[in-house]
Amino acid sequence: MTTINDVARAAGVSPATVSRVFNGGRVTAERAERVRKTAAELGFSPNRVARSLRMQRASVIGLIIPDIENPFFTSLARGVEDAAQQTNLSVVLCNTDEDVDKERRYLEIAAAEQMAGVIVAAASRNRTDLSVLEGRGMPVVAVDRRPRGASVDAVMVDNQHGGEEATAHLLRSGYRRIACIAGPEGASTSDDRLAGYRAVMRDHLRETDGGALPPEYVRHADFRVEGGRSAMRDLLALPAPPDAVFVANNLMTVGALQALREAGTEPPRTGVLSFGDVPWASLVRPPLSTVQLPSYDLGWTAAGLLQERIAGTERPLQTVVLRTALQVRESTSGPGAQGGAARD
Amino acid sequence: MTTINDVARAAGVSPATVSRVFNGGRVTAERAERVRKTAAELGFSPNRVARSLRMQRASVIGLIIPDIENPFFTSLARGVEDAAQQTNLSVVLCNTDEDVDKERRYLEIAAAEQMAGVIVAAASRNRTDLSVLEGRGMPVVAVDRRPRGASVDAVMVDNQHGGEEATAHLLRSGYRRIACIAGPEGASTSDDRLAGYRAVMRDHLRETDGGALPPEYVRHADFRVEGGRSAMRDLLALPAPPDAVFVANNLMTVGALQALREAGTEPPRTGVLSFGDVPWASLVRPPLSTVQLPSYDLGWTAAGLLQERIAGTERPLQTVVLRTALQVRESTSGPGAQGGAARD
DNA sequence: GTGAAAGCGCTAACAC
DNA sequence: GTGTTAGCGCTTTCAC
Repeated sequence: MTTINDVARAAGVSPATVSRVFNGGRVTAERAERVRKTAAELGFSPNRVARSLRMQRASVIGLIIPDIENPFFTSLARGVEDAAQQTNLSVVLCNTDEDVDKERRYLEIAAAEQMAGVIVAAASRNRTDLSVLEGRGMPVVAVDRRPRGASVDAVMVDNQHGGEEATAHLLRSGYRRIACIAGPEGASTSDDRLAGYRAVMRDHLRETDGGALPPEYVRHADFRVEGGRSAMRDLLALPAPPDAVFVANNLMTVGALQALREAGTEPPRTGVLSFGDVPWASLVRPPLSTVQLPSYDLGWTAAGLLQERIAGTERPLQTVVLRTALQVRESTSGPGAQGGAARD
Repeated sequence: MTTINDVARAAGVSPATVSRVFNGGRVTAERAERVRKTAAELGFSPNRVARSLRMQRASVIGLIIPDIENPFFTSLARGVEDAAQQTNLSVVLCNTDEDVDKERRYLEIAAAEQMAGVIVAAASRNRTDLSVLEGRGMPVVAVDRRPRGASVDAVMVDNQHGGEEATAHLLRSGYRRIACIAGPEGASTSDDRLAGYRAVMRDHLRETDGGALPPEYVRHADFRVEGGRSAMRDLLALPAPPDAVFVANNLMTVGALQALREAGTEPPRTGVLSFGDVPWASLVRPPLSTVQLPSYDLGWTAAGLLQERIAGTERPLQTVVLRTALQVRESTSGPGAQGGAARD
């Protein structure tokens, strides 16, 4: 393997000069050119391991995510990668599989490998422990969820706003008996979405003297397909079944659609609005209205914050909140629509 | 950060001894115990960067895959990870997004980081160039696809056998006019699957004096949903439409199912057999018969071969071929079945 | 079995 | 601007 010394000798300069050429130090143009040329001839590329040891920091950032198969996180990962490439950082992906132990191992590796920084979408808000990294002063940015007690920058989604927007849209489309299939009680992402739903429904009912929100219109499930399915079944079995449903995540939406089909009805007669894009959305008929999550931007923004920290910028901890975007398609065209275009 | 020297001083031994304790060298039990204890007290963990520099090799292997969103590759990744953990290697995942340039960058990083080895599912059989790694003598294992001209160990799938098994099963179930929706001409995975189909069909037709295989029963598409859909439409429009179809990949199967539904028919009346698991298979009714790909084992086996190479085992290059497994479900119960259990 | 010492390839402080 | 030099934390001879 060619080293910096080989290049220096061949080019008739000192190793330091070669290093400067490759790191933007001050070198006269003529010498720099000569160095670059010999380096190319010798096929030299700097040894990143030696550099990391010397600099006490690698030019790699870790991205720790709980579920590599979830399109939300892969899109987020792409945002991180694209942003990182701008400053020649490479990204290594670690999949924790929602497992806190596995996550801890990866956090330790990140520390031991002296990665430049870590972006983490925590496996658990309560049990994820970032102290391994914080102890070493390693830059960390939390994304999507911020573990309790962690003093780190964060990039989050405005879930409550998303819930409000979704519910308001359903009302505008003419639905009145709007139910909500929420996630597990205590999951903050779901709680916030539900809060948005409640706020808008309450306002609407007050304005129209519609009474109180029937408590049975809110059902908690487990964020998975089966949970959505049985929640929807329960809703359809009510004396006054809802004419629309706001589902707090993508997988539960899939289940809700199954239940609707089993019951012989379909959107948009019963409106369905999904929080987050549904995987293989193309397979779903009619096309689904969704609250789009800014997954790519989440990653991009997190990487930006991280790079500021890596560069040593001193500033107070900061939390960036990104908004969702309502994507109106046919599944919420209104209770009387014939599956045509939306009219929102 | 605590270093090996800190531990040595605190334990009253030399750094060399501490190193030996952590690397399985010969140390008296009593001293080893003392070292381990002080190390724990001081919160010491070996600096992997320094170790890599000294050993000229990192304890990380790279896994380079073309599509992180494809369940096939995530499952493969899990196989690699599980195998790697047995020898304390960590895995970093690199997603090339089917982009040969991006792939090249990752290969260079793997070289510069002096990773212990690389497992690569090539983005392209023709244009993927592993010479960066081969030049440095870095252990490499190709998986799923072997780039032409590369002298590396490989772990592949027996696609032809899978095609044979699938076709034979359809015949046994009572289907006679069996079509095949293949992938793009020239894609070796698809070609092999198609070859299996052809071989079995030819034998069957010869035995039963059934004449030649109608050429219009073989359609090439692009491995994507839309391609499968229009291929299936074409098949259904034939004067003698097939009564079963063998689809050469999962996404095209999704399209084929859509086309069948549009045409007012469904499996198992028209048999459908998919090569590879269909994403969100739970959404598909009736349950699909599939040729299961050994994705996890592919990863596990590749990691095993790689570790042998890393350990320095000298042996000729080797290609391991893993078999597929037929998973019979209801979509191939036979042309007369009522959607009941399979009878294969 | 143990310790002293060299050195992996690089960068940064310092002297010129 | 440039070269000399020290040293990042570790493993591994080589003596003992």
